[in-house]
Amino acid sequence: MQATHSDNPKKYDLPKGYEFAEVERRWYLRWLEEKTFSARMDEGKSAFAIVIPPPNVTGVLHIGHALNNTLQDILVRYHRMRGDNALWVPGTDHAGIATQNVVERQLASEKQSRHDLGREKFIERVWAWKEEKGGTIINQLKRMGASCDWDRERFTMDDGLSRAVREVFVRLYQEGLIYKGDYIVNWCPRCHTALADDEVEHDPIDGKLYHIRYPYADGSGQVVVATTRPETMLGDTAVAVHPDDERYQHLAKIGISLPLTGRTIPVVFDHHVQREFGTGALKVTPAHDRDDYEIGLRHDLPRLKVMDDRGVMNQEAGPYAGLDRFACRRQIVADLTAADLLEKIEDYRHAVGKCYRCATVVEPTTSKQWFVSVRPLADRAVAAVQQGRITIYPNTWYRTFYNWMENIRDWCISRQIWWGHRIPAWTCEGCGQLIVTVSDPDTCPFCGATGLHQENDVLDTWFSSALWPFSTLGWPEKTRELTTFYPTSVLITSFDILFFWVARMMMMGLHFMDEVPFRDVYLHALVRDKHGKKMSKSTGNVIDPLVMIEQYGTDAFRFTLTAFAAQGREIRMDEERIDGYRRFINKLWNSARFAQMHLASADPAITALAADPKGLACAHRWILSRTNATISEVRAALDSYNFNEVAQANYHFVWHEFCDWYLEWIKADLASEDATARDQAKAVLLTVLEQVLKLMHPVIPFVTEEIWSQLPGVRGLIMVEPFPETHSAWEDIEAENTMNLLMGVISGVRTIRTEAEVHPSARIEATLICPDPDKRRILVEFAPSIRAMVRANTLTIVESGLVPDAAGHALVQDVELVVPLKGLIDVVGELDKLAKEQTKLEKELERVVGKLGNGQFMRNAPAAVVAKERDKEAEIRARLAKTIESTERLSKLR
RNA sequence: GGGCGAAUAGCUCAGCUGGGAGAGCAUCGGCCUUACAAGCCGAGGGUCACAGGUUCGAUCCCUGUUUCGCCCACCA
Repeated sequence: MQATHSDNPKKYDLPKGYEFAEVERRWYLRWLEEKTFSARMDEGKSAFAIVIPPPNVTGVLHIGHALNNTLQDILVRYHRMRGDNALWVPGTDHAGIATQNVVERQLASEKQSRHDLGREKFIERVWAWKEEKGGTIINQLKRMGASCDWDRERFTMDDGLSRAVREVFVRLYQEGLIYKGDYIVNWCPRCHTALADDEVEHDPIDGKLYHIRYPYADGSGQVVVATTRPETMLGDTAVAVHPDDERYQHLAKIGISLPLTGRTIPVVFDHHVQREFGTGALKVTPAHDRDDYEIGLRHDLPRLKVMDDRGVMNQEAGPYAGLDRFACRRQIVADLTAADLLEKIEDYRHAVGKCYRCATVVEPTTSKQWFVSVRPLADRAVAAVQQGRITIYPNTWYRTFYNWMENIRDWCISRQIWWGHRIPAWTCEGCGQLIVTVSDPDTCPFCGATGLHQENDVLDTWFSSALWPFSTLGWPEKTRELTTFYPTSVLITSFDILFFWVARMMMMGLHFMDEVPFRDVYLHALVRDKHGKKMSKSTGNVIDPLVMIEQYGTDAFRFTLTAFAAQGREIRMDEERIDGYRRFINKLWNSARFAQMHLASADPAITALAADPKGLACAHRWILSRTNATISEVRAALDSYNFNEVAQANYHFVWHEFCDWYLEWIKADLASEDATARDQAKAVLLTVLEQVLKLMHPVIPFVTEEIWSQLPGVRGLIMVEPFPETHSAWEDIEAENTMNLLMGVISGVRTIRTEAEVHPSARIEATLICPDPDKRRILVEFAPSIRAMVRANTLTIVESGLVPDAAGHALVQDVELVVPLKGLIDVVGELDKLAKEQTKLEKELERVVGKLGNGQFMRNAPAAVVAKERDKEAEIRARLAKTIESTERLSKLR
C-alpha cells in the first residue's frame, strides 16, 4: 500500500486505499485518552442512557453481540453528537451455570471435581478465572468501536450489585412476594439444578408410547394406561379418569394393583384427563410429572419420588434402585413383557424437555425451591406497556408480550449450583426459624443461638440481571446517576430474551423504582446464515465478527450490520455484502482523497459561502439541497430505529449523488481559471464532506474520524461535533429539477454512445431538440458541462428539427437526443428493440386511457393521482410517436 | 393445540398510512476518462407464492390454500 502512496507523493496526503487496521487502533486509543465516552453528568442537558445487555462473562463476541452493540453504539454516538448527556453503561453477567461449567471443565482436565475443592475454594477458583479470562468480550467490544463509559463497567456479582440483589431479595421476602415451597420443577440431572420453565427447550423426538395393563386389586378386570415414561410407574399413586367417562364409573370403589410393586392405588376422577387420548385412563405420578402433580394436589395424593438428583432410581424403586432412569425403563419394559402386562408399544413422536445448557433430558421432580410470586409484578408491567409508558419496536411484539405475561407462572429463582448470589436466608439450628436479612447474621434474632446455616442454593442469574438498569446506577443508594439517567432511554436487545430478561426488568424496575426501566424497547432480529439457518459451531456456518473485522475492517462490518437491521425477525448474513460495504468505505475514502487534493491549502472558513447558497452555481445548490434531504432522512431513520434506512440513505447519497455526479461535475470548476468558480466548488465540497462525515460517524466511526482529522484547519474530534441539522436555506427544488433534466440528458446520450458502440474516448457531435423554451435555456446555459460529461465536440441545441437517418436517438422528458453516427448501426437490432418498446408503450397507453375513461376513477381518485395519470398519458403518447418515427426512419436503411 | 412471522430479480434483502416495484452482489457489453480497476459508463433480468374478496385501483387491506421458520402450551 505504501508503494502506491509513493507513486505520487506530492499530490496526495492520504494513501490510495483505506488502511483500517492502523486507523482503528489509533483512534480508539485516542478516544479513550480524551475520555470522550464518559458521561459528563451535565444535568442541564437532556439525558440519553442505555444499559448494555450484559454479555456472559464467559462469552466471546458472536455476530449477535456485534449487531446488538453496533446498534447501541450508533444511538449513543448520535445522541452524544446531538448534545445530549449520553451514557452507555457496560458490563458483564456472571452467568451462573455457564461459568460454573467452564471452571468445572477446567477442573476435570486436572482430574478434579468441584466437590474435591469444596464450595469456598471452588468459588475462589471461579473468581480467579474471571479475573484472568473474563475480560475477553469487553476487549472485543472495544474493537467494535463501542463507546461505552468504561469507567462505569459493572459485573453482576460485584459488591454494589450483590448488595442490590440482597436488598431486593429481602424486600420481596418481607412483602410476601418471595416464598419457599415444595414444588415440581424442571430438574437437570446433569447440572444438578432446577431450571426455570423457559430454560427448558422442547424438541420433538421419536419415542414410544407404552400401553400397560393395570389390574384391579380384586382381580375382576384391568385398565390400560399409556405412558412414554414407564419407569415413572414406580412412583404412581393413582390412576385418573374423567369424571364423566361412562366406561370407568364402576372404578370408583375399586383399587388398582400397581404392577411390579404390588402396591394398591386408588382411582381418582379428574377433569384434566382427556377421554379421547389412549384408553382415557391416566397413570398419576405426582412426584415426576407436572400435570400429575396438579392432580395430586387436587386429590391429596402422596408424592412418591423414585429418582435421585442424578436421575438414578432410589430406594423407593425397590428392586430397580441404583439403575439409571433409562436403564430402568428398559428393565421395566422387559419385566412387564415377561408378566404379559404390556399390551402394545407404539411409535410416538412427542416433545421432550431438555436443559438449555447441556441438552440433557429434563426430569420433572419435586423439591424445595424459592419462588417469586410474579402475578402482581407482571400486572404492573402489563399496565405500564398498555399505558404507553414503554414503547416496543417493532410493534409486532406487543401481542406476544401480553400473551406471555397473561400466562406467566411463578418464577423459580433458586439454583442448585455454587457460582452466583447465594440466597440470603439462614436456618437457625436452635429454633429452626428462617432468617432473611441483607447482612450476614451472627446470631439468631429469635432465640439468640449462633448455629446458623445459610441456604445452599444461589439465585437464578436472571434475578440479578433483572435489576441491571437501576443496580448499575447505584441503587439502593440514592445517587445522582439514578436521578439523571433512570429511566433509561432505550433498551436494545434480541427478541429471544424478551421474557427471560426484558419483562423481568420491567417488573423489578416498576416495583423498586416505581418507574419503568426504559422508555423504548427495540428488539432486533436474530442473525442467521445466508440460508436462514441458525449459526452454530456444529454446522460450521458461524461468521466470526473478529475475522470479519480483520478482513474488512470494523467500519465495513458495522455498516453491513446496520444495512441489514430492518425491523424484522431474522437477518440472513451474507459475507459478500460485507465486502460490498468495504468497497463503499473505500469509495468514501477516495472521495476524501480527491477533496483533499483540492482543499489542502484551503481556508476552512470558505464554508461560509455555502451558508447562503443563493448566489451559487446550480450544481452546488443541488448538492446542498440533496445533503439537506439526506440529513432529514437520516435523522428520521435514527429517531425511529430504522437502522437499515440510515445505511441506505447515506450509501445512496455518498456514492450516487456526491461521487457519481457532484464530484465529476465540479472537476471543471476546480480546474477553472475563474477564482469564483474555484472557491464556490471548494466551499461546497468541504461543506458537504463535513456534513456527510458527521452524518455517518455514528455508523462508521473510525474512517470518518480519520478523514475528518485530515481536512483543512485545526480540528477537534468529529465524535463530539454537533450532528448535522437541516437548513431550510439549502432546500432548492428548482436546482433539483434542473439537475434532474441535465442528468437525464447526459445519461441518455451516454446510453446512445454505449449502444452504438462508440469508443469511450471518441468525441461525438450531438444535437438536442427541445421545444420548451425554459428547458432550452437551461440546456444552453449548461452546454459546456453536458459536452464534457458526454464527450461531445459540438452540442447543438435547437427548438425543432429533423432527425437524420443514421443517428442514435432517445427521448428524455420532452427533449430529443440525437447523435449522428458515422459508423454502421445495427439496424435490425435497433428495429427489434423499437418494436418491443412500441408494444410496451401501447399496452401502457391502453391502461392509462382506460383509467382516465373510467368514471369511477375520475370521481374517486384524488386530483393529484388523476393529474399524474394525465401527464403519463401525454408522455406515453409522445414516446410512442417518437418510437414510430424512429422505426420508419430506420426501416429506410434496411 | 394456540400465537407470530416469512414468501418480491439468479442470490441476500428494502419497499413508510393502497396510485404499475428498488438496492447490493452476481450476469452481459464497453472503458486504465489520474479520487477510487476495491473504479467508471451502459444493458438485461420480476404474473411481487397461489386462489378468491374489498376498492375506481392491491406487492401493500381482508379470507382461504401451499411452503418454510420461530415462540408459547399440561394431552399422558
